[in-house]
Amino acid sequence: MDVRGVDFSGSAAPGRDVWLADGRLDGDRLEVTACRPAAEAFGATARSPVLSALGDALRNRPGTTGLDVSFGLPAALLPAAVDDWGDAVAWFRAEFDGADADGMRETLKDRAREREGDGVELKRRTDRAVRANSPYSFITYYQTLYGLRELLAPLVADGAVSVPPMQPAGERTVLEVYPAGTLRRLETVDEGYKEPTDEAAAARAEILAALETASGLEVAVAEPVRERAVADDGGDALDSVVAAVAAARAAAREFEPPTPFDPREGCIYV
DNA sequence: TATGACCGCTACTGTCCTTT
DNA sequence: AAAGGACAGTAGCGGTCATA
Repeated sequence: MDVRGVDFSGSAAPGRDVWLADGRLDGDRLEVTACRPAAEAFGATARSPVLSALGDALRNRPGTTGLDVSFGLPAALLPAAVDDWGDAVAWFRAEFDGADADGMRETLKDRAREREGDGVELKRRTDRAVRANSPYSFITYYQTLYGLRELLAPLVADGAVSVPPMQPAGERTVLEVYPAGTLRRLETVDEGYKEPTDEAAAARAEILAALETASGLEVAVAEPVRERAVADDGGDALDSVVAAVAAARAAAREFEPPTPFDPREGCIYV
């Protein structure tokens, strides 16, 4: 089975921030064969053409892809009429049609404040389980808006992809992943590896070694991929490889959910 | 109780290089 | 010589949680 990992970005020109890793899973053996930024994969740098090309890839290529984006919102912020994940994604797309990232964030924060006590940046069950940020925290809100509204929602609406564990896996399967959570599961370095220092480069090399020895799969990272993942000091190249490993692990375990989750919210595969 | 780190974005700065 | 574009680097944003 072909396996891919995507390190996503919601920036205005994400050609060098979105990275894609390609791999091949045979039984319990994963080989990560390629890794490159969106600009190289698609020949585009602006948001619209990059997301469009990425959507086409997910729509057309068989296999399993791990995508580093929140696939939903905390159930407390969904309308009562939304009772499954497909509805939640369709609702999000319609609710924030035309909204900018700041507008979406303020709307969700206001809605959270109207509720008694809970705080402002609410989390999903799966976010709590892997210690992820809220889907609309200042770190994540661009990713959530553009990843969910522009990329995932149209594919889900068309039935072009399957999204476990809410839906059974299919010919083209897309999963939510969270590289920092995968690093924690592997008990390896999970911070200080996204800096332009020698120490951070050493940390990236250590993470690659941990992926190969401790992931529960037999993982082989091709030498050119290893070089890029160590050299890219933003950590985006490495995160795409981690995303591919998480996707492969999920596939090897037949997409059994790794965390408790609310079926309206989504579930992170670590 | 205080601090620092975090799936990262935009806006602004300064530098270098090109064009007029 | 001055102006302007391309680009890299940095500050600021700002809520929560783990650690000290």
